[in-house]
Amino acid sequence: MKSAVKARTATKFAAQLSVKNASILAPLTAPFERVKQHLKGRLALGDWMPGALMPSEAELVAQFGVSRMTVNRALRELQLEGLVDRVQGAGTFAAQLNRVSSTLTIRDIHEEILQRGHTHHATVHIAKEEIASAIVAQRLGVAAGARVFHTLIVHHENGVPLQCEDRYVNPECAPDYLAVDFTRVTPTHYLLDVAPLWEAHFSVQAGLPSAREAKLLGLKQTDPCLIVSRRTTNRGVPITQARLTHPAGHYQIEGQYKP
Amino acid sequence: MKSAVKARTATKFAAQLSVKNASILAPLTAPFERVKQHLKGRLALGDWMPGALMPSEAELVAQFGVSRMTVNRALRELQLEGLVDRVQGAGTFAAQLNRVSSTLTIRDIHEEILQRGHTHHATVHIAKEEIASAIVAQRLGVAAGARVFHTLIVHHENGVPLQCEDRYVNPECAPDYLAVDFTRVTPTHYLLDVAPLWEAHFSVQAGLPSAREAKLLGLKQTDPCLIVSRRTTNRGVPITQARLTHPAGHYQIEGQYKP
DNA sequence: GAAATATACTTGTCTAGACAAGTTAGTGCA
DNA sequence: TGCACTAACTTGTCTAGACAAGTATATTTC
Repeated sequence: MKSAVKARTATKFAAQLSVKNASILAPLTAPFERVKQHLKGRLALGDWMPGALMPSEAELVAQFGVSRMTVNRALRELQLEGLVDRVQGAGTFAAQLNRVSSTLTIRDIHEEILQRGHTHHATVHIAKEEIASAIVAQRLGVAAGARVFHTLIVHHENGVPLQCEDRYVNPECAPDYLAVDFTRVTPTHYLLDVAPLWEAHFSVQAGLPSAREAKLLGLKQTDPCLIVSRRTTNRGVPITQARLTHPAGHYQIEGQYKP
Repeated sequence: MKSAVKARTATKFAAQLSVKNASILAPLTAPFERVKQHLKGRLALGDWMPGALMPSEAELVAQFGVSRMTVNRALRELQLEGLVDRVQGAGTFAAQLNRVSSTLTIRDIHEEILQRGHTHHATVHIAKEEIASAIVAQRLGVAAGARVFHTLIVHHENGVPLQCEDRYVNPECAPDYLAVDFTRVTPTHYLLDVAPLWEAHFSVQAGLPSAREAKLLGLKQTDPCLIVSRRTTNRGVPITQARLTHPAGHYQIEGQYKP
């Protein structure tokens, strides 16, 4: 076992079609996939208005001649993909919105740069305890005037400034935060270790850098930037709030989505 | 059936603990959830190095006293969340990267504006057939010099320009594209109908508007914008390529992610 | 030693049946 | 009419067993 990360075999059952399978003549894809694809296709064709009641599991069982567990898995995955809403006791309904949920992978910037085969180094400009401003206190869920940790770090890719990371941290969640050598370990990486079970909310927008950010990134204050604001919580308790500023053109977020 | 979109009941089995359940004394959460949480916790604590072999389904069955289907579902969901890699025949491995995959919901801009309780209207500035430039031809996977459809539409929220949508469409996928009244139906909505089973790749970046975009959005050419580039394909066949330009401050992409 | 084979173990999936729990509509009673 | 109750139907989950298919290792054969 060398490489655990491995492409999933997309097309199975390719060669080797035994007489047994050939007689049944169909299962090139797994039954639960067939049910999924059938419903996806009909949903896409608009067979059900948004919010309309779709066939029950029992009906699909009869239609496809498979067990309920198989139908259940198909429907459960469609729900996960946001294509249907299921309500226990009521039924399965076509999703209200034509929302397309995309998965976009956010990686630690250190790993991201290294994966491109480039070098990463960070410069620490602020790393101290501060009295939280009203806004910061609210975002971190601490009392106004409480002590919070504040770091300002610039990440470079091959020596070029790529990201200005302005971060506030709730001391109760990471009391030893300021003892970390941020030229060796990124805050993201450290916080992941300290408070691993986290959920977060982020927003991405374009904007202009502050005077300090412009200086640290080597920009004019009129140069556009991509700004990611991220607030991380652990079971509802705020851990950290970060503003990540990237010079336009040098950074982009990529992702892909599937139906 | 009024509101199909409904919060999932997070904590079930709340009241009403029958004698039968009380005797077993535990299942406040479903067994497959318990297995999931157990493994998540140990993963977070670093019990397995990235890439390390984790317990097999059979071992977990013995440990938790549940059926293999239950363990299988727990592991399958962990795989979906990117926390483990599973290889048929080999086993389950702790995920290599500390990647955090986020789900971000991209909606049709018309629905998005309406959901905010605001009015949407669109102005069409270009809607014609063109000879594809080299770059566009490559992106749409057509021969250089081939005919393609080109639309340039500005979307307004409460009368304020919100998005400049510069779009090229492969005529083979949507031959009647230009016949659509884009003041009533957005291109995204129409294309979703015509070619519903699609996958896409997108990138988000900050940048400056072109002269035309600045004029249409009522901006100076030095005002920063959030630019989304999206290329949509259907089973590998390119359908459409769009550049969506938004004035900074008036638009942001939001999302959330969970472990 | 190298190649082919056998075997043990892994995950992937399906089945048929079961019970729990939520929703809906109809029924009967006050 | 209004209310409580019931019955039918829905999804949520679990079980025990089965077979298929991929992987890794040990074994045999050349």
